[in-house]
Amino acid sequence: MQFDLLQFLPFRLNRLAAEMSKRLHEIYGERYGIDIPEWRVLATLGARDHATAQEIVLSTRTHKSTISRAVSRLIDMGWVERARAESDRRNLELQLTTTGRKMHDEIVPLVLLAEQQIISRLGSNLANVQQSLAQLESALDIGQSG
Amino acid sequence: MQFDLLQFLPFRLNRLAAEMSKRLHEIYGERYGIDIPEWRVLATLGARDHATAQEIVLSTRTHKSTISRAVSRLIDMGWVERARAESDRRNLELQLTTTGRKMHDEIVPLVLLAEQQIISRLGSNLANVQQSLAQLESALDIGQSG
DNA sequence: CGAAATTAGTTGCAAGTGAAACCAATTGTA
DNA sequence: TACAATTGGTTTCACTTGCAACTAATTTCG
Repeated sequence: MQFDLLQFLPFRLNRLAAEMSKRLHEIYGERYGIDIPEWRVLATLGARDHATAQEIVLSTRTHKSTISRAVSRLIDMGWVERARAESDRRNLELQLTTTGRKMHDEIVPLVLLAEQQIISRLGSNLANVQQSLAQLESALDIGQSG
Repeated sequence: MQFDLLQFLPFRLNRLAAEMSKRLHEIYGERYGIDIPEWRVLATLGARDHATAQEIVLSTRTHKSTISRAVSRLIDMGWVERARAESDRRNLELQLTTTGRKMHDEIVPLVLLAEQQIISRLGSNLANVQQSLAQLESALDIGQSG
């Protein structure tokens, strides 16, 4: 039975993701002391202005206990604040504090730069790669909005 | 500062890899009781006939302690055997036992089928996707041989 | 030859993660 | 209105993993 792990799609995706995460975390991890889930919360709130933990779970596809812990830490750090929503008092609406917004705006250019360094090596193939990612997402039923 | 996590390359790769791994593990995990590192060792030995742990580490980009533990478990299960190499007696050459080979040959068609189900949904874009993966690997300096 | 450096692999430990159980608040319904 | 069902979020527990320290065997070089 012939089988080449190095050509196997799931393996290749895993390897690419691991390598990329590692490089990214070298940037925001060392300088800002946050981990990957915390970064995801920060980035989501940065874009949406406010959201519930559940919304972050859905859009990032990260486990709710992981998001819960990330949110707790960001609150302890003073980057995020939360309040019960008026509409449905079970919901806890999250949003960045002034400090959180400042940090977000500091970190974003750094990670974009890191992404850019990789993207630049793709040259004219970038559109091709982005299209492929979208096709894979579609094949795996991962919607763009959650 | 505008930033869209859902369009961010590292995030998309992570999400794709996590989803794919999960689906794969549903197949070989449940039926054969092995985890991802164990599967990687099995697949590598299946292709190479024999290899040292170090060679598996390099080709799969998996941490050596993870590989060490996976190998131990596969030996306990009777799927892998090892012996000191004649050439350099520090090296422990690993190879599949008859049972291990049998299991490998059973699992491979299952995972290939799972891969195929996803690949089939890519349709004529498959070549495009494969090319993109290669381009990303190249941009991240991940060589095809390790 | 023999001590130091090198290399392969293992293991103790600490940190992170997911599943499941749990708590809190609200909503639906008899 | 009370009580079941639902929903959002937290926490406990077991497991996995990576790092770093370690052992074992070998090679290098004075």
